[in-house]
Amino acid sequence: MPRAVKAKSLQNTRTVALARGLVGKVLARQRPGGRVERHRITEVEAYDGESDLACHASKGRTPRTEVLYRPGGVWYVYLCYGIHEMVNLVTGPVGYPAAVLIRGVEGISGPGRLTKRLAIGRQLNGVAATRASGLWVEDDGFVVPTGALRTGPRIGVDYADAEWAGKPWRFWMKL
DNA sequence: ACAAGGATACCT
DNA sequence: GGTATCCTTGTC
Repeated sequence: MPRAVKAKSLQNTRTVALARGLVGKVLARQRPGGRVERHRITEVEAYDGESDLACHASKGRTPRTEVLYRPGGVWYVYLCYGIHEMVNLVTGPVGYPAAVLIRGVEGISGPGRLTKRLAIGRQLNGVAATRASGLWVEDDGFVVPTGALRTGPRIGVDYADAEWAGKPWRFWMKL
């Protein structure tokens, strides 16, 4: 029986380790009719603190990034390139801006496609990642097979300083 | 290879 | 009030 991942477990500062652990977990989405869809998370990226130049909060607290400073366990959804919504799970204790970008789930690759297919938009920005909100994370006991977990640099962050753009904070599993 | 597309942040 | 930039995608 799958169990929801508790917000409390997202409120520590080990965001990179948290991101790695989210690969293989389940993204659950309640549809308007009440039906629940479950998608296994295959690819994520960690964004960790104001010192991380690829993190939106590297420029400090703004109306957009305010959500990142909240205690872990809420969604951060923003618009990129004017077209695509990106969904992140906020992590860290209150006052520490960090999040995990969900880049892909099984059968859907690409963060923009993912949000489109699951009808995730900015209406979920700042909303708690609980079953009641309609979008949450579950652990169904699945274990990523040994050797299937891959690590590499994050995508689309070349604008950041090479030191940060090169950090191996993208995690995915080879299916 | 590249345009589309709109919010955001940072100027003047 | 103007402009550069952005955690992308589909079509060229």
